[in-house]
Amino acid sequence: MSAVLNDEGSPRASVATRERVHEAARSLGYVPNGIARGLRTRRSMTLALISDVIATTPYAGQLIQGAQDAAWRAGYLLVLVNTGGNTELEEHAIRALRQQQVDGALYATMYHRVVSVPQGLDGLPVVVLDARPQTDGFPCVVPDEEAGARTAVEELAGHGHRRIAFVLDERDGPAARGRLRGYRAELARQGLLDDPGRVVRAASDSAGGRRAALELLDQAEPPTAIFAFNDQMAVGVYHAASERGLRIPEDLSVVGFDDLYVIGRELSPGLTTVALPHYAMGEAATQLLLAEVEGAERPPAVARLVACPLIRRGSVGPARSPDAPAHRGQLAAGQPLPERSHR
Amino acid sequence: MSAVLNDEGSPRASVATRERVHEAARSLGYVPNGIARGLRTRRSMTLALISDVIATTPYAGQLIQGAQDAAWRAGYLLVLVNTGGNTELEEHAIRALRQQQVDGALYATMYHRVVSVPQGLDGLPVVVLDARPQTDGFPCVVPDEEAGARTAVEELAGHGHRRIAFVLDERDGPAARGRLRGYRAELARQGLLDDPGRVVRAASDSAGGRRAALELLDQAEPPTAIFAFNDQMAVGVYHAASERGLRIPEDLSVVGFDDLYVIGRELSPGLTTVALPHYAMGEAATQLLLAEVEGAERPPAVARLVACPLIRRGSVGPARSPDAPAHRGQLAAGQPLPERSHR
DNA sequence: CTGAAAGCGCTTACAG
DNA sequence: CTGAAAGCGCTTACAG
Repeated sequence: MSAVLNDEGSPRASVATRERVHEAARSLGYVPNGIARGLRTRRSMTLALISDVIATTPYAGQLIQGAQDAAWRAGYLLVLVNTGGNTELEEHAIRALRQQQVDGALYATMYHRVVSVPQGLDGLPVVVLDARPQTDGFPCVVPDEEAGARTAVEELAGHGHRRIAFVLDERDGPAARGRLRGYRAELARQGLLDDPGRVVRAASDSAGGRRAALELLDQAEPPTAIFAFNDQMAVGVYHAASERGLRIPEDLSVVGFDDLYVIGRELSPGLTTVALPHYAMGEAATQLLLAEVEGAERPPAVARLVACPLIRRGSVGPARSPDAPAHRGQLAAGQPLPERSHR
Repeated sequence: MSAVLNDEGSPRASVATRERVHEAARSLGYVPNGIARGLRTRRSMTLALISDVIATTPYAGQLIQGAQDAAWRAGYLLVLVNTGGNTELEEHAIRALRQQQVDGALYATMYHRVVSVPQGLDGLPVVVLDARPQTDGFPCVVPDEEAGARTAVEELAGHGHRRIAFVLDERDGPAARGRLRGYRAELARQGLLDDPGRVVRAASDSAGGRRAALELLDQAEPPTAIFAFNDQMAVGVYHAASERGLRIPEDLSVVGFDDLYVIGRELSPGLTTVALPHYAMGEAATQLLLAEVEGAERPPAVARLVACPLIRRGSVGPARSPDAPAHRGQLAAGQPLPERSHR
């Protein structure tokens, strides 16, 4: 029976018998009891996704979906656990998870940062997702922030822009660092001047984006394109542009980051942005985890970078040709810049 | 041992012994094996949340979080399953779920509509979430659309508005119906005229909302307040108002529905809206499900309505006082209304 | 190759 | 009251 239903390689029964067994199983509505099987095989066929916050992040869905799809394909169920950042809750949840014998865990955060993997997970296969582990020893899957930022700047430079500013989250972290690094690297590759005055830090919401953009637009030599740290800051750039009477993309080009649901499409014109690959990250992390769960050996504890694709909508246009040379002439002549008006 | 660790009522061991047993368990890192326990007790302590779409809906998070928190509190784990609307996938998933002996299932959709509960769930405790079951026999938890719409109209009427229009999803469904019913009921309660010309149907996105609002604003006697079927349509109402040179809330008041993450706060002024109580619904449905799982009897197969609270932001202002009496005088005198200009 | 028995780690009904 | 045994439904190593 068991041999037939589990479809073992060498046939222990004739084709006819197999057919009859299957038929009987079907008519009786027989479904093998996974709990009993799990007790014997010491495998629950269950993976956990442990995360800090899910409720407030609009892209949580993609991350979960990617993980779930990959788990399913391998015949595993995905258990969801949200700690809300509460350590006590987290410990409690991890105990429950281990009691239920989950085969492995994804330890995820909802934005790219550094985390310490809880001790309760010791001995269990773990992959860190959308975060960097504080201590070594765990493989992790993160967005390729640097390459993503390069893509953004490349898109802008490709449209002829030479004064490309960057409006950056004032908080430090892997995302801010990586995107700044990418911005600088691509500026250099394009042979463009990396003026520190064109990098403005602010709170990572639309108010911060607006403030930073106003500061840039009021400079003597304002940028013709702004790369925003994220889509919410890009919304602020739109506001600032409208306040200064600048049209997007005719007078100012804008590229965001994240590809936040709703924002990109509701803005007018639509926001060109670099997408955070949440689905792909969830999927990749789960595949890594399954390799460890099913395979004998642990995967190396390295960071797997996932590409961030550019989503073209309507916020990037060609740079105005006439003004650039004039201003650059000024700079080259070493003339003093007029004092900037900050407000 | 077992008796001590499970803290049975009547003490089978002395306090000292109990202490020693617990101590030993702790030092050995002993965690009871939930799988073995489940095999014996025929309870996996696992609940499933089966849903059509999660990835693209921004409020999925709240629904999941509410369900998860309630499950946790009772010591249950929540397994997530997303079918993406694919029936074949759904059947496969349900088989896997039953094989893993889940104790009950939440069958959810990401917006309020009518669903048929799959046969594979027969015999398992099921609660339908954010949807109405096509066939009777299942309890369900849904937002109180009608009361929510009444709240919106009441807020507008409370600010003195007497010409309150409704911009409605052209697709039929429990949400559209309930909100329309609530709109009419509250209009009646406030003693306001229910002019059919003030209900305009359109696609439920910002483009549809804009089109519908323009139609209303171009009427001979335009509304001073618009209640929008959802927040995305409300965004369209903002666009339309701006195109006609109307300020919100000075010249036009707007109330939305859903309380979509991002939208309400990014708009300027902030959108006053009726919130869909996703967290509360997830929680309520799970509690209902647990009552059935743990209790002997099935809960009655009735619909549990969850209240939709009003979120006040800045889009509702007082109605302009002068014009209202004049117009009402006109109507009261029974004079013919000037023909409306539709486009 | 095949069938019967042991055992996964618990809980529970039962004999002492 | 308490300890030892049976059994949950599978898989797997083993004797025939």
